Amino acid sequence: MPELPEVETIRRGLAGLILKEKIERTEVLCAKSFRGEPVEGEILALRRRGKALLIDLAGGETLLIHLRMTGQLIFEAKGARRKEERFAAGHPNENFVAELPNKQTRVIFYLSNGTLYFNDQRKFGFIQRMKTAEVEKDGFIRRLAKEPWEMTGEELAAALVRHKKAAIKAVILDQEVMAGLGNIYADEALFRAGIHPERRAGGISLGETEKLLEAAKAVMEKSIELGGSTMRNYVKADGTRGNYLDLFAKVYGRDGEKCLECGAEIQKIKVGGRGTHFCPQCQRRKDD
DNA sequence: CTAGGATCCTGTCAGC
DNA sequence: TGCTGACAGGATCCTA
Repeated sequence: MPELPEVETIRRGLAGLILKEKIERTEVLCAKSFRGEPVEGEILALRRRGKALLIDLAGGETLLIHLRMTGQLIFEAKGARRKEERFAAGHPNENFVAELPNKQTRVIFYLSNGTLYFNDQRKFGFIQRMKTAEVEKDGFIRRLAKEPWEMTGEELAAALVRHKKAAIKAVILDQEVMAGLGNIYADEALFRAGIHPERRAGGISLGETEKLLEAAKAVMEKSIELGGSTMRNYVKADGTRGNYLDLFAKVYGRDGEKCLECGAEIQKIKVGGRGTHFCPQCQRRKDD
């Protein structure tokens, strides 16, 4: 579930906390969640490629972390007194403030200044050790398309042509077409661009493609600004639970509610096997 | 080559 | 209450 903005939020948050610190020990509670032998050493850099987080260590080693649907990273500094003092981001749920480790904790990194927990309910996510020099050869990284900020409308249009018969929603979720979009931001970008999610990619005009690209950038920038899904917008000041979607989502999770632009009822359908939210009035099907 | 569906896994929720 | 099926912010593998 964590998409590009969540991973970027984690990268920035952890950078301020664990850069130059040392991984002293790694405890793997679920073998499936950690590929390769555990590694120790100083943390030199935190990078991101699409939805993948890269932690570079001294000695030319890198940890590639993919949170997939339910991954979370939670850092608790030594001496922290309250759970709310943790830095927690990724899949938002009670683990942010739960007792850790718990049954969803897959990997624990013991750092020189605290503890970093990798939780992952569904075990789709993973941490993979590799040589820093080999990162670009990794299958996932190698096939990643550019992020929307690095891409022109023409480039995106060229990718859409390769999938002209598929639904536009499914195509923009393809990380080989555009890196970083996930199910939420795909729905939000299509809404902002006024494009029906089931339209065939081949029927999207260049003008619409450019609008979609701008919308994808805008919605993800806004989310990064708001701090993605973190402790900060999960636990509110009064202790109740907040939903960070409320901060920016115009269609995602709003099925049955009124469109904020036109008042029509937001619909939920399935496209490419994924729950898809759209406004039937603002996002017309022009082709087919 | 693309398109579409099944699959990995655990948990929650709606409906009976 | 207990069961069942659907669904979940991802990506890959398989088949047609």
